[in-house]
Amino acid sequence: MNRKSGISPLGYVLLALLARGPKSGYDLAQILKEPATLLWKARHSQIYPELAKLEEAGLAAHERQQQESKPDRKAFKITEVGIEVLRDWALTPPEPWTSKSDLVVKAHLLWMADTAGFIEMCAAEAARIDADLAALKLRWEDFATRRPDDGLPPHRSKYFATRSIYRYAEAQLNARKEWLEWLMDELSRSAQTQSGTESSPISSS
Amino acid sequence: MNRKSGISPLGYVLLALLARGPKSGYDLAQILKEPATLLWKARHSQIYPELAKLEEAGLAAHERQQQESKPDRKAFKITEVGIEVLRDWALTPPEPWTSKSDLVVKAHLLWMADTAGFIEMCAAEAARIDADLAALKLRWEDFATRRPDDGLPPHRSKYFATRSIYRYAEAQLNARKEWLEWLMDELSRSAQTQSGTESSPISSS
DNA sequence: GTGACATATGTCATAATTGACATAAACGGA
DNA sequence: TCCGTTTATGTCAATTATGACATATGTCAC
Repeated sequence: MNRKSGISPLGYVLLALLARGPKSGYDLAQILKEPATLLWKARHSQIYPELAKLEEAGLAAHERQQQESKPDRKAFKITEVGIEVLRDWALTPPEPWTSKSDLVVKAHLLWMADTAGFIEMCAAEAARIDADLAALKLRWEDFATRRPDDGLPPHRSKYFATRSIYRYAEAQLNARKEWLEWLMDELSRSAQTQSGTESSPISSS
Repeated sequence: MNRKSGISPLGYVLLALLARGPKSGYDLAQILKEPATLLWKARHSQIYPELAKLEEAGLAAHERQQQESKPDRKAFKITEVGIEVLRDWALTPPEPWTSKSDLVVKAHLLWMADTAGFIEMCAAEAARIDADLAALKLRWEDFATRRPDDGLPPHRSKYFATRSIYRYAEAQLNARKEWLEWLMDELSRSAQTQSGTESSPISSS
């Protein structure tokens, strides 16, 4: 819980999603479940308590709904207060970007690692990024089908806002992949032509 | 603490740094203090306990050192076992990349935000990225001066490994910045030409 | 009918991280 | 001598996130 505002980072994520229309905890969990290259990642075990906090703070409210052929659900809506809080928060400076990728840590110690194995690991990661990019594209196409362009000008368009976060995810994944390709290229050329320099890096078994 | 290995993510970061030479908790805290666009970010309050755990696990060991004109320090070294553990870990698949940038969350709700204010926030963020990129360049130049190219082939070179993580940070920052520029461009054109459509951006669904 | 599966909501212990509090040695300047 | 700064090491409460456990409704196939 952010001391200044009393709202946790996830709280804002949930509000941002609720601002587009009512959703249950289960709905939100589906949206935020991994692989969440997009927006945020959270488990239902974090979402349900957070919704309760938002409700207690008067930023969201729920209504029990009966459904056909499904169990009851709690439909959460953002309140007027919640909307105001969100609109204010949108203009506050974002947190500085900080990398916490263990891939980078592995790169930092590449000098002492088994080179062939390292390149293999990188290749597998590059392949996964390809899969992620493909999945992202499918997910976008699915969204664009279910919620076609609203025709509003970009600065008022939910369609455009969603498109923008897809572009962000794509850009980040592509940057990561291009870096991996550069790295693999450098390493394979190095290991190939200079293999004589393989100063025994202590067998790791 | 990762259940499988008994070593936390930060544990590996510390080991990777210690693998390059002995360091104190203070040294490590300096390296990992924000703004850590590079490698990892951690506070000393997390580092000291983590070093104790690594030592207890037999992956690192310390020696008390007296210094002239400075308080005593604990110089930590990685052990042989620690090196083995690191070398194995280097080849394991990296964690999937997950975005947790609140900037993306803000973009998701841009449709309901004050457009001028939003663009201003983006411009400030772009400026900060420029500053981060400049700081990163300086930091690299400083490193390259203190630790010039070791002349080893890339796959055995600490110099190259360090260069690679700088490239990664640069690539990520540039991708973020280019995305911001695209976004600002779209929004300013939209708000300019379509300002008549300023439908009170309050009603959600 | 029972077993698997998707829907739906929750708790809890533990891990990871932050921010505040706390102490101390050594230096330099006011 | 006192004060601020850098170096140095630590603890602790609170926040954020994960992974496991727990339960219930409704559908559909076997």
